[in-house]
Amino acid sequence: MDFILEAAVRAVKTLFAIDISAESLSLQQTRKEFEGDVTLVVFPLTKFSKKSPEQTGTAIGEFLVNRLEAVESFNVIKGFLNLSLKNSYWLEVFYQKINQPGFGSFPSNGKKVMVEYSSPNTNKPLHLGHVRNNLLGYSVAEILKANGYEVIKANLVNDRGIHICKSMLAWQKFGNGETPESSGLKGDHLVGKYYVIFDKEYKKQIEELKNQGETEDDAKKNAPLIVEAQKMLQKWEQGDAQVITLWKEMNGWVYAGFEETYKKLGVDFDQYYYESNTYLLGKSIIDEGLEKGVFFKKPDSSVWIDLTADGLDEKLVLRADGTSVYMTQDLGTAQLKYDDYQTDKAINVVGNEQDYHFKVLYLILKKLGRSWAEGLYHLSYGMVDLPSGKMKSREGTVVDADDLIAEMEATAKEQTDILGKAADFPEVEKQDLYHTIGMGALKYFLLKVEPKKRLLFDPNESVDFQGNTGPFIQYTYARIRSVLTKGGFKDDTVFMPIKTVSPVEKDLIVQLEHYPAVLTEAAQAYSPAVIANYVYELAKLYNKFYHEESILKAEEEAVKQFRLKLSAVSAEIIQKAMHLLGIKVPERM
RNA sequence: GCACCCAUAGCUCAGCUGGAUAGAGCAACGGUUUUCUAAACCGUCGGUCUCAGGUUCGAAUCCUGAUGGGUGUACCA
Repeated sequence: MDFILEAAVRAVKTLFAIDISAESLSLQQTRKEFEGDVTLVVFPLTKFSKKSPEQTGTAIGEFLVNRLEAVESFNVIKGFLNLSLKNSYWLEVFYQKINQPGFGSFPSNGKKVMVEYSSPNTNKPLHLGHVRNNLLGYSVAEILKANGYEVIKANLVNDRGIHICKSMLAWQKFGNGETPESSGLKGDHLVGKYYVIFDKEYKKQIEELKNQGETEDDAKKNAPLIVEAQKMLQKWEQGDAQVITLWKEMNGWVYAGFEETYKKLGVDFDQYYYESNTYLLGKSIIDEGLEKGVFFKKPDSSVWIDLTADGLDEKLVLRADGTSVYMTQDLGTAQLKYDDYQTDKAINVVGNEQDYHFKVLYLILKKLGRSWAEGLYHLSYGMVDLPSGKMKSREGTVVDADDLIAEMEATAKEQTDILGKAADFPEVEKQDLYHTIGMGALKYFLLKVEPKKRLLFDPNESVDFQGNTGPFIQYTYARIRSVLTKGGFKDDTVFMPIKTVSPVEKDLIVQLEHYPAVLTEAAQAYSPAVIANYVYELAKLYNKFYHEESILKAEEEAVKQFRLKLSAVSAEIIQKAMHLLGIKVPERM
């Protein structure tokens, strides 16, 4: 559409003797209630033309019709100049631009980006909140790849700390040697079970101490279980063989469990970082910051940074006893990740409750003179709420990831059976289809919403399969595949001129043409939702086209070939876009 | 207290780099299948874009203030 803008600039120059930039003009798609394909808003030009909006629009319209081969006609309504483009133009866009091998993916831009996501705790299984994180991270990584980046997917595993000791201790005390093998429980669920047991027993002890007259705060500090857990953490840090062995064994169970869940979710990683390796990092950065005068020491020898000039608070970066805090560690891991890969950008996919932390982290790195800090970005997303409110692990009000996936598959099977769709499919294909549809519904549901918005998930009203949903789009794809097969479509068909392009065909071409711009926008905004909304619109348009125009029984062979081609390209873009969301599309359903 | 985020149809969400009469899906109601997959398509119903000011030819969109909701502000991670 740039050629229209350029011509409009020439028109303004010729007609009104004013130089304007193409950016100052606004060209948009014509609203469907008006005649035309594209619309130029002429209000801003009236100050140059010194004429009414209608006169200005008409003058430019005449100029464009005379000079541009592609423009068929125009009309002016109020301050809007609507241009209709010729059929030949749309066909050319379709054959010369959209139907080209490289369409819809960008060549390498030579830049590297790390996307860190998932970052689980190894003391409990994954829940719905983690699912949102994983899907977002994976999708953003794919979107960046499609935009030409080299992407490294990283997972920073939180495998150390007092919370891990809690489940270890509870297992020691109450576990009777239970293992995933002996209990048949998935490793992460087994460990999570003892985390919950710890909390229950701990609360009991607090109550007892309170009954003995201690204050709540004292009771929390003095309960034997927590004291013992802290002792265990110290032993762990000292490298106590027994503790380390137990830690390794239980972590092994958890990792096996996570692997299974990741596999079902369809996410993966190129690089793992473990906090047990990185928790001591960052102290040298503290020294550096003190030297540079970025940090300062308080009398108790704790180290701080004063960010009040930046509208933030004072922030602790090292404890008085010289041990690391969260910020110390994160400074260290940020440096480590950069040293490993020299990335141009690094994304942290982390919930919005850590907005402040990342703001501070990035600011500190900038103050320390890390030029690469400019490329850091916190992809912050809202929590997933249940109708009952927030999810809380300890209160058991969480939606477990594995349960959820199983439920989605069961629902997919149910729906498929009701519709009688897969009755004659081989068993393997059936199972595959249930998984594809179930996960398609779940992923689309979670990704179609802007990341930063909170999300309401009602487990009772299980995710829909109709309308603006994953399965709707998957169905559209399967439908196209079916018609292509029946039509004996081969990808080597050559261009055959046709007389007219119907309105819905034109709409479809326009939508397809938008794809690269949408891809760029999604990368800039780090938002899979942009892709989700796009592909939904595309599927909707295709269904309309499918309903309005006969493909296999088209009036002429040339028209049939054109429609088949249009269908094939639509399927390809649907497949590509869904791939960016981590959603598979079935050949039939 | 201070900081950040959110507020659009009964519900779930688009639209937000200012443009025409604010769009989808779900729910409710009605229609479409001798024809390429009806998980589809078409229609009806549904709106004080939280409120009040301001900027502008033009505001859901930008600015200010208020209200409601969420989160953070830990020598937890």
